[in-house]
Amino acid sequence: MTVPSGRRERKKAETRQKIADTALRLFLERGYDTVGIRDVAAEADVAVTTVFSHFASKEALVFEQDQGFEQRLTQAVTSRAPHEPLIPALRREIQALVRHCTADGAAPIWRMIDESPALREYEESMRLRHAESLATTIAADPDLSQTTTACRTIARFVIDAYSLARDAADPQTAVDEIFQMIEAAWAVTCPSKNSTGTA
Amino acid sequence: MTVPSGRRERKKAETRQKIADTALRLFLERGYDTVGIRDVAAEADVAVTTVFSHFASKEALVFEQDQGFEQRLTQAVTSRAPHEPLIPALRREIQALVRHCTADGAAPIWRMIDESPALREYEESMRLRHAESLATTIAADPDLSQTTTACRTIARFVIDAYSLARDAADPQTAVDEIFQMIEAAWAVTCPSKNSTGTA
DNA sequence: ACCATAACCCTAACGGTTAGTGTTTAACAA
DNA sequence: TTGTTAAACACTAACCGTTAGGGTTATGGT
Repeated sequence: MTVPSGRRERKKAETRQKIADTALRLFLERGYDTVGIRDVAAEADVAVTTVFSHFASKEALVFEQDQGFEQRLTQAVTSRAPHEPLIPALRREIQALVRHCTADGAAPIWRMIDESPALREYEESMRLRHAESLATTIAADPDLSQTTTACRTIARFVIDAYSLARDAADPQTAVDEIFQMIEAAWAVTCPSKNSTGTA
Repeated sequence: MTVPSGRRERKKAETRQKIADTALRLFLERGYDTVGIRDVAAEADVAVTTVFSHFASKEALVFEQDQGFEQRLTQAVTSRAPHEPLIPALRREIQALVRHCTADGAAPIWRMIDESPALREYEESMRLRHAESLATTIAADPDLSQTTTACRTIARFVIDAYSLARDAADPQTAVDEIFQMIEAAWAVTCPSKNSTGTA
């Protein structure tokens, strides 16, 4: 009981990591659909059931690193400077995230995702979860007093920005362009504040 | 070749409809996950392969009626009055669509969809396709001269409005609220036109 | 009448996922 | 140390959506 501390936790983490690493390597080598769960399990030297005790689905193996995404967005909201406006803070974070996943090293992974409908669907679903989480965080901010609908809307728009910018020819510029639109949409929901007209 | 017209077409349509009706009935009676494809096929008195020759997946059986969605949105853009602004036209269409799917008769179906992760994922994916199609239509409008990014962004926002409004306590009001935000976002991308401030 | 083929059927399989049932081993208490 | 508990893992067999392969019927065009 109490807090299981020590070797057991470490071994579990090692197993998990070994599965994730093996899976990603095989996927990139041979293609996502070509590699089966049974292949991954065999190569990682674990049972199939063990794979599914660490990852909820085959797709989850690919997005293993993506736990931080949600947290980074909500932290951009909660731990911003006092009275700092919301949207620019979110814009900075989205810029960073877009830059991160359009970096050269990440290219093969995202190409693989683009080529697999299953992976695309999975990521879309993830984004919705992130949007909901972000909406809750925004709604909880004491500096802001928006409708539930307004918060959920802005959260969606922000996540859309991430998704759309990644596909754009020039991701950085796209983020700026979309965030001008988001800024305007947000300004409508704030009766008291002025909108910033120029960029 | 040429145009196959007559009995064959009719019979095919009948089979398709029978499968769709049977599936929806069974799903509503016993629950989506409880009913298997083999059950649907048996009850509709067709082979399993026949089911998949009419519908691409189990989820597609539920959204059988939804072919019109994409078309209605794009038509709202293409066949609006000359010089009629884009956003209000889209708002009207989204209002109608939201009203349609929040009607009393449709409630059990949407409850079923909400309860099944697979169906939710499928619908999310559908929405993205609709957004892409809408974006293309908007980009093709000669009256408008926006960036590709701006068109895709607005299209996403409009689809978001549909999705968010359906979940809201008061869907009709939510559509109006979200479309005020969309109107503002759109105005930013139009250098020449004035925005309409009040609703 | 005759052929091409669209629509359908059946069987068998593939691949992701899960249930059921052990076996090992870290963690902890006596 | 020893015994107990439970977590992590293994193995088997199956479920379910989906597809391939190969055959039958009947519709539509010639």
